[in-house]
Amino acid sequence: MAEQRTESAGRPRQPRTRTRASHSLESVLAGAVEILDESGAQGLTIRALAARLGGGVASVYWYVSGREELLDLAADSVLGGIFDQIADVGSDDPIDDLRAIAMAMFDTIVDRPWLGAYVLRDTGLQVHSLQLYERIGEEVMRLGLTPRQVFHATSAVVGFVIGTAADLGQEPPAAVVSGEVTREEYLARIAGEWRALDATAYPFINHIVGEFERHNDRDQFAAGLDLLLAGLRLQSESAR
Amino acid sequence: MAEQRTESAGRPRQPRTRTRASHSLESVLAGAVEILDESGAQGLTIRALAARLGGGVASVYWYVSGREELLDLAADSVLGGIFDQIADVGSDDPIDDLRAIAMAMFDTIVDRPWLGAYVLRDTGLQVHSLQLYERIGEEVMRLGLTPRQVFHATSAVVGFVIGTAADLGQEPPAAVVSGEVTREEYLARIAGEWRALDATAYPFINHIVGEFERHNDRDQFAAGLDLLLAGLRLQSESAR
DNA sequence: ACCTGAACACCGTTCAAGT
DNA sequence: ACCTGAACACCGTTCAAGT
Repeated sequence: MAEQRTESAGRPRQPRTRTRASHSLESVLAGAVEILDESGAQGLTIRALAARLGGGVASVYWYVSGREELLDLAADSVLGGIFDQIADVGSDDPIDDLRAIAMAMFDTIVDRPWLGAYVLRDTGLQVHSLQLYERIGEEVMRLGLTPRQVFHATSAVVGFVIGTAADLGQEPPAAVVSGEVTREEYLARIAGEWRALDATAYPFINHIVGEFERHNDRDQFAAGLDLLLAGLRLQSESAR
Repeated sequence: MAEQRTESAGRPRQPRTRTRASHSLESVLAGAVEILDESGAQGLTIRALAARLGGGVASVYWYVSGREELLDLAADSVLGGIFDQIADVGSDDPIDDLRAIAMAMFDTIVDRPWLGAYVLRDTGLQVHSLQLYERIGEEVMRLGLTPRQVFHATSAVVGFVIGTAADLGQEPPAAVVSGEVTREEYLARIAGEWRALDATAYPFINHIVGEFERHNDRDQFAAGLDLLLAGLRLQSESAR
């Protein structure tokens, strides 16, 4: 605000005398998310972040207590975007709503592989994580279960989402991320290794290798989620 | 083997002239697991491992390509212990067998918080992870489903297990691990924070805070697993 | 074939000093 | 109140040299 000043006419819009950098928690987290998206959790160093913000390393510590808290807060800030996606969710079927919320979470996490590991870790720190847990729980509360069942079912849905999403998210091992190898080539290579196994010793692997080779992460997630939700619906029906 | 020599009588059994350290992949992984159990993934540095093995840092690199592979292989070596626990599993109900296998996995992972993040990451490297995936898949194959359903259901079970186990495993935040704070105190503190929330804005949190405060990780896991397995049983029945 | 210490190129975090 | 550069105490990994 002290910077505000009317531009004098004709002067090119160059930054004038180099002032010292000024941040905010928002800009720090935004910078962190940019780096995370570009190069993953490994790439987010305090030095890299300070460089991007155009300041010194120590200034980051004014806003966060350390790297771990930075990761937690950066992840939580991204999670806030989910609420826009699920603003319209609210049908007369709680199970349908749960599916919609879970799929939105999956979509958000899956193309941010770094996100899965840092979401829903510290609800005291992570406001959006807490609100999402609350949102899911409110749908489960509509199913007519006991408090204990509500608690367990909500935790199961959340656990399944972040568990499998984190798992799928970390799948590509560096070479895929960097673009040296396509996802198809990567899957084909593993499928090849699996086909080389003894089919007598590995009947299941042999049985599903074709499915694995052409599988789609989103469909796989949706199928597993539907199994869980089917079990939940059953519990709900027998409770009435 | 060149070391072998008959002890001359009366001489104390001290190590004689200091010979240079000699390792094996097994001893390297065993040392790594010891450190991981004592101080978690963060505590496993190459230097700490080398010191425990009584050798130099660089010798570790003869057996593993780097720290990541060390973690992967250490995790997989622990996973091998599960097969003893599930040796007797094999009833006429595949769902019961799946529950037994999943619970064994949970029990193994839950008191080794570091394990969850490194299990089932690279089946080309991790033999036991592959065999466990196979073992679970073989049970699912008995349910009369299509290959696609078998693939999806097996992945869902595995995803749920490692997802929630990893989640529960990482729950205690340093202070609990070090023994400064008991689990009860930790849960009570969070419960206190939750009770301080506005009950109108957080009806679900308010509804389950009592359950959360006295919850048991194993029961919570079992309850979620049962929902998933109930959905799977339903799918199996409608397939026949 | 396997082990070694030293060196390299990084890290996260702290601190005394600035504005 | 917020930012800075330099310093500290670590890291993982490599390498030339040993046995």
